[in-house]
Amino acid sequence: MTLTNNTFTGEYAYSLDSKGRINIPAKFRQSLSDDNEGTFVIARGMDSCIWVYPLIQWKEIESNLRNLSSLSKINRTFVRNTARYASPSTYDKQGRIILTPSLIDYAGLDKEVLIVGMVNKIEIWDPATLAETDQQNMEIDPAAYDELAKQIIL
Amino acid sequence: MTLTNNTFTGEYAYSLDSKGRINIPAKFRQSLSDDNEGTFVIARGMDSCIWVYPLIQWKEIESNLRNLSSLSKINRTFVRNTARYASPSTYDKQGRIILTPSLIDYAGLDKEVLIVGMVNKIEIWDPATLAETDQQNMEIDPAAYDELAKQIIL
DNA sequence: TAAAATTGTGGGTAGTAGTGGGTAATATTC
DNA sequence: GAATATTACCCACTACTACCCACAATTTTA
Repeated sequence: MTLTNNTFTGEYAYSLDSKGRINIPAKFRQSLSDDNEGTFVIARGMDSCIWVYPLIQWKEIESNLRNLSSLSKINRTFVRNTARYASPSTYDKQGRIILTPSLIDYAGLDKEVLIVGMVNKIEIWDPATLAETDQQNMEIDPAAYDELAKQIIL
Repeated sequence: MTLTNNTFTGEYAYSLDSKGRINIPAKFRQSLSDDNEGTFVIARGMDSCIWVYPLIQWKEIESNLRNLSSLSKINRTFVRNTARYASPSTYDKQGRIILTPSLIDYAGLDKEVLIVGMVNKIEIWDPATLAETDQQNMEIDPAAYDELAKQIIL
């Protein structure tokens, strides 16, 4: 049983091989709707991780970027920073996508890797980096956190 | 796998040869729709880089320029500055386009070159110049940048 | 419980991509 | 018109990548 299409939950410990390939958990692939043509787009995450979008999800972002006028400097910077590290990756017969050296470096990935479902996208983390990030997030304002929870959780 | 037609993402380290030729990444060429007939238009970028447009994209700009009345001085200046350094370039059997000496000089290009996908166009940079530009862009108002991100990123 | 299918991981290989240089055709100059 | 320079087209080499097969471990099915 899978959740709604293009919805990802759960955490998986997988490994990155010497060719920069990483397996996408079977459950995630099964959740991916056919119009994605087995393709994800990998990009820099806002934390020190890699964001993996289903293709059609990325196309929305792409469309937003396309509408930004290049006459404004901040727009050019934003488009550059976003597009620069993004690249499509179709999984092979074994269900693996290829990560770029640039993104592997950005996320500080070694062989052991954590794959985290983020509902509409997927995150790829170095285990130690994620643990550190968890620690730092303890400092988030508990009241604001609770307020958010109230709106979301039933 | 390629994204939508005429969409460019990712960063590539390529080299400019002694004849002023530079390879267009295979992924970019594959993304180029057939009605471009393998042709790009190179022009001065707004930062110190070269902008490379798919031909049909440039034709839109050209059409906009055509509609500017030459009666206004500012219009004449704008048209002149835009058209002056623009020239079409069809890639050869190896996938290379030829840059003009004027544009190579403008972007301060040496042998090592960075090619950056900017969604609807391509930028060609000198690595050091791009690094400087990145530094300068750190000074952009973070609030405005975040606001932009909120609207674009999913 | 046994058999079959699926999943995650590793590695080999043919074809392609990026780079450099040569030569013929064209244009330019004297 | 001849000599020179410039451009366009062609060929060749190397490195890498996309694709293929293999296998162990786990899960599903009968």
